[in-house]
Amino acid sequence: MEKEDSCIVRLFSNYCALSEEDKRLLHRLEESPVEVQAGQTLWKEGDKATEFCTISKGWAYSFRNMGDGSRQILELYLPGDIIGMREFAFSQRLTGLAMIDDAVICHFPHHRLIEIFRTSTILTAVLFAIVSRQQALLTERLVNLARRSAQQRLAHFIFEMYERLNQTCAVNGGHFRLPLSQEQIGDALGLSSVHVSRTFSSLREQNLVLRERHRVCLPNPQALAKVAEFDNRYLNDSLRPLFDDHERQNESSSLAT
Amino acid sequence: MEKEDSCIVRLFSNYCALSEEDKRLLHRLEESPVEVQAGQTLWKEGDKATEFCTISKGWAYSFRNMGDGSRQILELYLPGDIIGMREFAFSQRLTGLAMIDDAVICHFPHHRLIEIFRTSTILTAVLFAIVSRQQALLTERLVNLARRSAQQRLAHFIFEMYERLNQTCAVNGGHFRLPLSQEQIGDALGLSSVHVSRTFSSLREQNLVLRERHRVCLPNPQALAKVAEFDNRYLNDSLRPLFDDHERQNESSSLAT
DNA sequence: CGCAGTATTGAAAAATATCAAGAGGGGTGG
DNA sequence: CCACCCCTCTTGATATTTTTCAATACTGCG
Repeated sequence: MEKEDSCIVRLFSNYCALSEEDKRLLHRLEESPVEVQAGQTLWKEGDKATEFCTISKGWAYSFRNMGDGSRQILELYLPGDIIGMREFAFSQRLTGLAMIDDAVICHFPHHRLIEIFRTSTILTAVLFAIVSRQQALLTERLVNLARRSAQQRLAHFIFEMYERLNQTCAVNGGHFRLPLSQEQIGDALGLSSVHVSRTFSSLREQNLVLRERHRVCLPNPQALAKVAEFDNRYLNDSLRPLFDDHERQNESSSLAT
Repeated sequence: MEKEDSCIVRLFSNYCALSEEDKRLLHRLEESPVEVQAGQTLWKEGDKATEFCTISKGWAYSFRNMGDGSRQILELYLPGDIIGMREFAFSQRLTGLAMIDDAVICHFPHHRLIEIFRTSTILTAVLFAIVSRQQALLTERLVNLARRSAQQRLAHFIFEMYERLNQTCAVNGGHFRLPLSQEQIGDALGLSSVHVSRTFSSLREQNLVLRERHRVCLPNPQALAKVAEFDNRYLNDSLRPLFDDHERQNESSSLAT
């Protein structure tokens, strides 16, 4: 392998073995890295949408400001995630995007994606798988918001972050960084920040979640998952081979295995 | 044009002009229509997922049953919609699917989609646009559930159905069929059926929504949209040409315009 | 006519929001 | 090094929204 695998190559590799040609195509999505500062808003709802981006360092979130001054956080993005696919069919942004950490972002225009459609069936299928996984995350979030108590919502949210972080870098002893204020967590869960505080207290009393500023410790992750009614199929089941051998041998873009 | 355009051809035509070859490919997605009865459950959460389907007649909804016996309705599907793309990357269904009306469904296996990836860049892009639009709908639903009052939620829901129906067949005088019980509406909006009833009463008193069994009349759609803070960009902005002429001339699968 | 599913209404209970006051912590300038 | 300030968090009291429970009415259908 000529060069260090980038975030996005690693992400795609979760779904499928990649040829060198595929990797070269993917690297083109990370050509122009830009550093952005924590707190910065990259775009707002209604802005022109002509690009996607990948996030190779730091966390970000998409959000929607409401008429009454409140806002909803829709998705958290971690390194390797692709941002903005929601707007592939749209000319305007449907949600804003803001940085949680100092981050590194790589922009690429919509037609770069169409280039991939044209040249690699494998990468196209993986992109589809990624979008489908994003939809699964969104679905789970919707269920969480609509059907669970504040305690379950928070438990579910924290456990989901725990699991997602575990997929990329092992979380040692249920101890990880969660760089979000209680207000931001409330914005994500449809709760007031006051109630998030109370709910954290309740979870602490049950010894399920210990939170200290931006660090979280889960003394008993499985107990937390149970409280949250967490079913990890929506996170883990998707990381499977997309093609079996029979299908692969018909592929033209992946000969150089 | 040799044959009557099917639902799905019409759906795709909203995004992009199609060659005869493209249409032929799409028709293969509707090869084996099956009639299913109202109320029938086509699959449940956890079932093996190896197929998508298109719905060419009738309404359907996807749902999730919760541990406490409640359930969440995630999406309503109208004729022409593609169902099950959420699970492209998964081996199991993440949500159940049930019929509202007597309906006609066409199943097609996952590899039929990959065949499209391989042979038509245009159709691939349109599929991407469709998935992206589905994600936009889901996003809007999430915002609706998380951030709006019962009255706004219901108003938003009804106005969304009104707009979606308007896109396929003009709704005369704000008068249309909404074949859902108040319990089903509550399941979609995260409200109890009792509260849905009260909220309908409130909307009726304001002369915004008149509901009589499965028929709904909107005397003043714009007033309703205002109450709901409805922004139709997420529905309408997506029906734009995906390719400009410059991009089209590079396409191999759409020569036969 | 009776029955089952659906809708309405009232009263009480539960969950969560809002308002307000105070506590803690970390950065900055003096 | 200290003082101050801003931001975040905590806690209490109260208000609001929605749920739950229960009783009753309506509607289409056999």
